[in-house]
Amino acid sequence: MKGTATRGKVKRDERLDRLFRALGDRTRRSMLRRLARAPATVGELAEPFDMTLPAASKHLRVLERAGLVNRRIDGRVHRCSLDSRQLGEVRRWLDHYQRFWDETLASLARHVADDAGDDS
Amino acid sequence: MKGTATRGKVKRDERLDRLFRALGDRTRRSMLRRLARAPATVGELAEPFDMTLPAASKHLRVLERAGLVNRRIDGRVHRCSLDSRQLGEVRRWLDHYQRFWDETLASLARHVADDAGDDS
DNA sequence: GTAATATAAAACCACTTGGTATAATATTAC
DNA sequence: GTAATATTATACCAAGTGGTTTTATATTAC
Repeated sequence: MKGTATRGKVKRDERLDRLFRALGDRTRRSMLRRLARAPATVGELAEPFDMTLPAASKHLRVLERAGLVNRRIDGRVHRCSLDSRQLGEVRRWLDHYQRFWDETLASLARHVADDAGDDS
Repeated sequence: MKGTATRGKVKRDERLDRLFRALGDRTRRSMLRRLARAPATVGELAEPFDMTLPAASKHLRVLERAGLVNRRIDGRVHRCSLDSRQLGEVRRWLDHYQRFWDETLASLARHVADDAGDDS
């Protein structure tokens, strides 16, 4: 039946929900940018931002839950590093629909041609 | 001064915030998928979902504000079509950091090698 | 041991989000 | 004109988010 057939899809939807939402905050994107240079501790990641440590820590947890960041507890510091694999998931999502979008863009161009030619 | 220097960046951050957040909902991604096949009216877009029309309409507005969907009011129907240009923005964001991420992935692999070899 | 450090946890608050139901607006059909 | 249709607008609600302060927990330094 349909319920079992769509279970994997739902799983992927949840993953993409978490991923895109995690990326939908500039503080978190900035943290990823920082981690792209090198691993860092929670404190180091929080330092550039005008917010309390708990706030930054929560952002980090969102990134972690999305699978974008790994954490290795090393004594009393938590060393965080970027995990780019989930970014691949985002890329695959884009790639999969790019095909259709390109076609749509072409047909849209034709559609617009015989209509009001605004800033499309 | 720094304020003026970062203004363009802030603008882009806002655009990316809206984009990623718009994509962070499976209903909206599903609508984009639908629009990738062909333009559709609000009613047609809302039909497959188990929610009221106003709810679907609001999702559509989020997509519109993110620049992912264009709307052409045609009598009493609003014909919506996908605008893939902003997807290019997402792709550029990914591409820009992929470079660093690839490097990070390599150095991470080395890092993990002389440590506990878990599922990285 | 005590004190300092790095971090998370808990409780709270304002704002946003995703949904609802209902009302309003504009267009088409009769 | 009136009625039906397609859609938005408004008011509302529950849950989620992004922030705070305060408290707790481990670890390191002395």
